[in-house]
Amino acid sequence: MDTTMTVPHPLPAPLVELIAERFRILSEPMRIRLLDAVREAPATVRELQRASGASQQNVSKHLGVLLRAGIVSRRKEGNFAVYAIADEGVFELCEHVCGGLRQQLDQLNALVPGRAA
Amino acid sequence: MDTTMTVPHPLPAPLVELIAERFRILSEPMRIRLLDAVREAPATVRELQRASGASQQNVSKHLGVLLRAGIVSRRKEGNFAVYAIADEGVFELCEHVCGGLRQQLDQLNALVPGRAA
DNA sequence: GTAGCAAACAACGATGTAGTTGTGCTAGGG
DNA sequence: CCCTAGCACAACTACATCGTTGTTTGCTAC
Repeated sequence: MDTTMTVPHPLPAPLVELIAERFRILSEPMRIRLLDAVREAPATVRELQRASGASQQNVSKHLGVLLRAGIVSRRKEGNFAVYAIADEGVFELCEHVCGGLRQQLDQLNALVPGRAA
Repeated sequence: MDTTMTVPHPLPAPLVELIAERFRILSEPMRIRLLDAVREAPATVRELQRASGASQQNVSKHLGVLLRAGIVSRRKEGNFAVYAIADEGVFELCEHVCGGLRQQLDQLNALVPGRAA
C-alpha cells in the first residue's frame, strides 16, 4: 500500500494542526516504549506495566492517548483489557526517523578524519 | 536513497529518547508552517515572519530549534540570515502522517452508510 | 561615529502535560 | 455475599515550553 501522499502548498492551517498533533502523540518516550512492546504481541495493561516499569495508572493513561489517536485498539477480555496495534504505519514513521538519525551520524562521522566507517 | 531502517527489539532506551525527541521537534504547528514556507525557497527570518504572522523573536526561536536539530541550515548573508532545508526527509515524514490521516478518514467514511466516496 | 535594521539572546508569565495519589467500576473467586 | 484483581477516571504537583517583552549583537548606510 502507498502510505505517502503529496500535499498542497502552502499547507492549510487545520492540516498543519493535525500533523503536529500526530507528532505530539509520538513525542513521548513512554508511548514509544509501549508501542514497541505492543508490537511484539497484543498485551494487557498489567503486562505492559511489567514491561515498562511504569505505574498502572500511567500506562493506562498513555494507552488512552494512543487509543484516542487510533494508533492502538482495545479489546475487553474478561477482567483484562488487551491492547493491540491498530496503525502499523507508526513503525514506518519510527524507522524513517531512525534512518534520518543515521544519516546525521554518517555526516558527522565524515567530518572526523580518523573515522572512516 | 533508502531512508527506512529495521530497528532492534526491544528498542534501546537512548534510541527511544532520540526518536521521541525528533517527533517532539515536529510537534509544533508553527515549526511545521516554517518548514513548509522554507521548503518553497530558502528565506530570511524577516520573510518567514511575514509568511507566518508570528513575531520576529518567535520565528527566530523556532528556527533555532530546527537548526539545532539539523533539519534546517543557516547561512549569513550580509545583515540577513537565510534559512534552508537541510533534511528533506522531514517532508516524507509529514506526507506519511498525511497518508495515515487519510486512511483513518477513509475508515470513518466507510462506517457511514450514505457516504461512499 | 552615529543611526538604523536584522537577528539572536534572556527573562517572564501562561499554558499544557507527565507522573503520582486516590478512588470508582466491573469481573471472578471464596 | 464479600473480597480481590485489573483497569479507568479525577485531582493534584512538578516541570517543560510556547509566546511575549526587553535588550544586545552585528552589519550597513549616511
